[in-house]
Formats: sequence, C-alpha cells, structure tokens
Amino acid sequence: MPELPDVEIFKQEAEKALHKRIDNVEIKDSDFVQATQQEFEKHVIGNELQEVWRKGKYLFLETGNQSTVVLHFGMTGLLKYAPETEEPTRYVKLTLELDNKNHLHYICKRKLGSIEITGDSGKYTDQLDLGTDAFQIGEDEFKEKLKASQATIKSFLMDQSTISGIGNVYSDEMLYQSGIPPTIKSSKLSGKKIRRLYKKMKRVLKMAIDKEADVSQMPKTWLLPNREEGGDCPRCDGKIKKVRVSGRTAYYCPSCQQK
DNA sequence: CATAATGTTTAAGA
DNA sequence: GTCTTAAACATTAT
Repeated sequence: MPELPDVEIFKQEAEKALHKRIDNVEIKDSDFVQATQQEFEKHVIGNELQEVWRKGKYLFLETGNQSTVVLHFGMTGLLKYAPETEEPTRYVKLTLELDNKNHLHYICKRKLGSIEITGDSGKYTDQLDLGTDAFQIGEDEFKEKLKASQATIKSFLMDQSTISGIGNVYSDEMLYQSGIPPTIKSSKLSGKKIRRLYKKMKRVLKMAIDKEADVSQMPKTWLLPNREEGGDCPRCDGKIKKVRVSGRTAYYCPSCQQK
C-alpha cells in the first residue's frame, strides 16, 4: 500500500544504489514504462545515481545532467535492490543494472503506477500539483489549509494537491487515533482536535516509517492491524465499521471517533 | 464466480 | 470554483 511511509522505505531501498553507475536498463513491460529505451540511453545509462528524493507518494531518481526518473507506485508497486543472481521473476516492470552486480527492480502486480523520465524535474513536479509533503508541513500551514476546506476531513487528508503523501489507509489511522469521525467537515473541527490531528499525523507517519511500513510490526492498539468490518476496536468495546467516503472505503470506530 | 482492493484521472451532478 | 460520486485502468486475493 504505497503511501508516504511505504514510498519512504522504497527511497531507502533505492539509496542502496546511490553513487553506483547504471550500466544498463531493462524495460520488462513497455506498456507500463512511459519512457523509451532511447530516453534511458540518453538520460540514465552510463550515469551514476546521484540522489534520491521523495515528495508525497512520488519518488525521484536523479541521474545527473538534470535527468530524473520519476516513479509512482499505484496501489501495488515496490522497489527491490538485489544481487544479479537473485532476479525476481514476476511483475518486474523495469530493472536498473548497476556496476556492482546488483540490480534495482521496480515491481508492480497491477498496472496502476508509472515510470517516466524528465529533463526538468522542477517543471515536472509543478505539473504534478502536489501540496506540501505531509511529513514536512508545519502546524500553521496545516491549520490554515484545513480551515479553508469545505470537504470532509478524510477527503481533505487524502487530497494530494493540498497535502501530499497520505492515502486511504493512513488517513483512517490518523483519524482513529485522533478520535475524529471520517465524514465530519474539516471546518467543523475544534482547535483542540486540529492540534491533536496534526500531532497524530506526524506520529503515525514517523512510527510507520520506523516499522518499515510493515503492518505486522505496527502496534496492536492501532487501527491498521484491526482494519476490518465488524472487528474489535483495540481501544474500546466497540466494533469497527466500514463506510464509503470520497470514493474510498473508510474504516473507523463509531464509539471512539466522535466530534 | 462475484467482489473489493492500498491510487489517480476524468466526467458529471449538486 | 468546490466537493462528491462513479467509472476506468489490470490483476490478485478472498
């Protein structure tokens, strides 16, 4: 589930290839990879991986001369760094072959997600229209944006053009831990709840990254490991409910989460 | 077999 | 212009 914490882990995976030269590129699914072999030859092959950075759910691989590989992971994408002797077989869309006999693979079961190359990453990111990264945003900006919104709070958190990086699963988690129902209007939140949500947003993201975005490592008192209809709420006697909010499935505890 | 699934984009309606 | 829904994308898991 590639949201901000997952992509942050992919960033760490890509950083294993930092300062290695990219000797070759294998496009394994040309339907999926937007860039052509020629573009990889021009922008990537023969260059070192100089820097890896993330904004929201996007990951950027800088390969010098203002060349950037832009990755989005859709719902099922991931990165894997492995020796050339341990090739993954299924769902590989792209492989970067490094000069140390290791490979960086982009793997995706489904076709939601993208791989592109740009010669102007500034212009490219502007076009993506991403709001401030959820891990970077300050409390004042958060408060201001929230008060200006007419949307429900869950919708607000997931809107990538306002704040980037938060998706369906982690928005549920933040709202659960803040005791806020997902369908309440953002503008109706009390100052106290806004403050609480801001703090929980940061804490949930940080903890999730510390736990390598691995659900099995998350605290049992979190919603995440209990995210199913009718499941027991880990913090009260209530049962977890499922509702549709902004086209997605939200899980919450009606008794813990009240305005 | 039918259904829902972590995301984004687009279109249409309120 | 804002916000919400639904559909589409392709494939897997239940």
